[in-house]
Amino acid sequence: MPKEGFVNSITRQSEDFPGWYNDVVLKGELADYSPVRGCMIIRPYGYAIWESMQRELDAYIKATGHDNVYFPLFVPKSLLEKEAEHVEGFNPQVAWVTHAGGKPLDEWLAIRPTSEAIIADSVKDWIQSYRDLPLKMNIWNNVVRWELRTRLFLRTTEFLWQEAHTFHATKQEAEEEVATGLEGYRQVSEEWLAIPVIEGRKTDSEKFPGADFTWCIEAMMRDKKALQAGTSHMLGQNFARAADIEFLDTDNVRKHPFGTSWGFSTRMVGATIMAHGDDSGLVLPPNVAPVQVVIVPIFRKDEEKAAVAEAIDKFQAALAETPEGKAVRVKVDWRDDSPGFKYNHWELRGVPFRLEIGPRDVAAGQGMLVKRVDRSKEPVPLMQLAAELPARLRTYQAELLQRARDFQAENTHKVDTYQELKDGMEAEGGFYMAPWCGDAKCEKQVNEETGITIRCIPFDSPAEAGKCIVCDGPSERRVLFARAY
RNA sequence: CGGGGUGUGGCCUAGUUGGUAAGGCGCGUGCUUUGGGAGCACGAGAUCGUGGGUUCGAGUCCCGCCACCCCGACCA
Repeated sequence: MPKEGFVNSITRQSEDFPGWYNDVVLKGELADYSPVRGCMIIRPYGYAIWESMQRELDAYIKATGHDNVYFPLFVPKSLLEKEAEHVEGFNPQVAWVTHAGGKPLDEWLAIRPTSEAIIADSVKDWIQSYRDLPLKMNIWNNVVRWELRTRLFLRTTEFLWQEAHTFHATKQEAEEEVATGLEGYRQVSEEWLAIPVIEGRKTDSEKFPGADFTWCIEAMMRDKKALQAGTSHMLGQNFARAADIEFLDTDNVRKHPFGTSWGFSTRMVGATIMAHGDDSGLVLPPNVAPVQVVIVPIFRKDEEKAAVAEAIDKFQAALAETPEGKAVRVKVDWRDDSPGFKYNHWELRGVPFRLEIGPRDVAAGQGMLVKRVDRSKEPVPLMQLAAELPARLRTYQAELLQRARDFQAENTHKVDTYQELKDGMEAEGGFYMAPWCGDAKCEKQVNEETGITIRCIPFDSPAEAGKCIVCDGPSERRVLFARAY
């Protein structure tokens, strides 16, 4: 437990969740504030976590047939304005370049809030025939959205993400692509970040400006609030029409292709923090942890130090004997600090396993293995551990996912009336599955009166005749209500 | 943009009726240490968020601005 008044002590999660979050991000050295309002500096440890999920998602994107590309940061005003709903939706958040080279520009340039507009315009010459389709591209880039209120990783003025943009000959193929994008996000969230998600469709009022519909994954944080973890949009022919993209189909008729776009951002670093962390700091899933095992040597005299060093060397050599073992990210902390200091240091940073090796362990040919998530300690023979470590990391990863699933399940409730929703949210927060008629007016009323939003219409919500909690109108299925980030 | 709060070495804080900035942590060097945030000694480090104003004199009083945090509206 952190000592009272210790300089690096962090706010308790239960006392002040946002305060806890900030402490973890700043003191865990994931990110820092920047001289620019609302923007963040991602530090090495935080960036390593981003790179890990980025690599994983990039592999999925490539495996599903998308090529990485790059389009400009600047979007001419006229292009951004072509799709009416799109402009209207994004205008309040766009940063404009109005001057350059010491002179006012003839045409303002938007700093991309997203790239649909410039991509649609750019590809119109590439798509002539059905033979040019599908066109499946992906960009890793930064975008800027002028946010009123920012939070490190969760919502920053500039953020890093990936945007996939695809064009298809048929509506059906585009719809399948929307599912492909969402599935990638589900896989990375659940299998890589150990964050269980609820897949569903956004209500019309929550969909992407310019899309026909938006699919999303929603995740529960440890304060029981929801976080939108990724979105996949069916753009229909909206942008193709606006940009005049046409192709000649097999039936010799000129048609607009169907588009999709999907994005996944640095917000997911924040999701990982908030989905697993505890009062001691981060709890990272092994797959994303920049350091998976930290070895803390313990010794008094030089002879002891030498013996401990030898045991560590042998352990690492044994670990490196298999390809799987070699891939384990191990760090030996030889710094000239006390063991207790190092324990706290690495716990704050969420390292899954700590291996303490001292003179007593060397004598017994073992090490003391401590699991970050529950602080359980277990003496393990070092040679055995070298063989088992990859499997233990997999088990840890699976346990973390299960723990998050259990937490989500425990805090998800079925309610049938508006009053139950309000009372439940007031009393304990969480996710609420409740009947809704589908009318935006009812959705808006709940939001205005309580701040609760419909996160999505979950795909696995079974057909169930019911009465809308607001208007008593007929409801076909329950939808997910929650407070959200 | 509205409501609330905070700004003093890297971090946490003290600073009296206004008198020229103090302590702890951290940092550097040396020695002693090391199984849950080690000890001693010496040392470096501050235009008190910022711009004005009042005053002989401002960290302190007054006004403006900025940044950050919390709550709300906008949103990945």
